[in-house]
Amino acid sequence: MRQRHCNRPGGWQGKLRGCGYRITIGREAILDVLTKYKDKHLSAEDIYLKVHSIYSDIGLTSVYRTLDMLISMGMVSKFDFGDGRARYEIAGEGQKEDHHHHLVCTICKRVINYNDFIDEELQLINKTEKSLSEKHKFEIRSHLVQFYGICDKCKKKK
Amino acid sequence: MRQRHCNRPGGWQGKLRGCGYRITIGREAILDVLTKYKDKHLSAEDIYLKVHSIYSDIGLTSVYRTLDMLISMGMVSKFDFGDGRARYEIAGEGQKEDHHHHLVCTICKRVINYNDFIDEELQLINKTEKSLSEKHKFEIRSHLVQFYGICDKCKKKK
DNA sequence: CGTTAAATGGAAATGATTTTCATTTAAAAA
DNA sequence: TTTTTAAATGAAAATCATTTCCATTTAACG
Repeated sequence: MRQRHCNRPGGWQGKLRGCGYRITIGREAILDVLTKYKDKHLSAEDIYLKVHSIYSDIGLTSVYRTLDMLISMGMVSKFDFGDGRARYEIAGEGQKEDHHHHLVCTICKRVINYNDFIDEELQLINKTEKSLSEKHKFEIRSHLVQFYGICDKCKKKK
Repeated sequence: MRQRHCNRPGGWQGKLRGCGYRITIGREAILDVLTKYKDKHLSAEDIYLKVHSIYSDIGLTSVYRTLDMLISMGMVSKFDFGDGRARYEIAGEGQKEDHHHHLVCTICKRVINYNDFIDEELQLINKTEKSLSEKHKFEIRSHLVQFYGICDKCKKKK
């Protein structure tokens, strides 16, 4: 799920403050991890373990809570790749270079980022978004495009 | 998640047999419900309750098992709309009329089917699919396109 | 610095889905 | 048709990601 429209001045601290949230070391640590691993697809536990290794006071509960907050602000996107745990990525600020969609192996759950035809995709998505939001009176915030299939390795194993 | 390429002769029974599965009354009942409610977004429990009211011997476990089987055959698509329970739809056999994507309210989880620009979407999806499957050696089986936002009613409530 | 509501951690609860296992049954073989 | 056998089943138990509860801590305001 991709988000946009999250540009407010003042970096992440400004964004949080602007939305009435407090600045805490836990939130900073979580954002740091998400930024460092922006092309990975970390689960809440992945994030917890990475943050915990630096700042061991953080709890898994807070990771979940912070992720929910960041998602509601559009700063983080949540994905479901079918392995029973949600994945999280920092949402690029609308720059095309950062924008990617996913190709998921339904067997081993491997995920590949791609941005082939991303211009065309985004163009069509924008058009569709505009039309849908008028027609259905939705305030559209994000979209999700994923392909599913069987990867090279899993095909060979069969 | 939309599936295609599931046309084998002999109706659903032929398809199951062709894949080495047995024909059972439970499976028939589940497929009947999915077909009857093809434009709804039923959860496993929804399906269980509807099937159970007709054929009361069916168990929830079998509903899950049958759904998994049908998904692996590409006859059913599984969706995540963010409310903690998966949703299932019978996969139209590639006819454009049946093909739709979803618009999801992130607050009340209401789901609207749409097929505006579906021709253009499918055209771009096919192109992307072809390119991705060559580039990443994936055998692509299905895709997922969803939009998220806040619906009319939820906007008013705020 | 004191105040206060927001944020936190840990433990317990939740709830969808999966696993286990003894029993039933579809369908191939005889 | 009857026999045979592995697949399919239901019920109960287990799993496990996520959420809730609640007592404690803390960011940010004056």
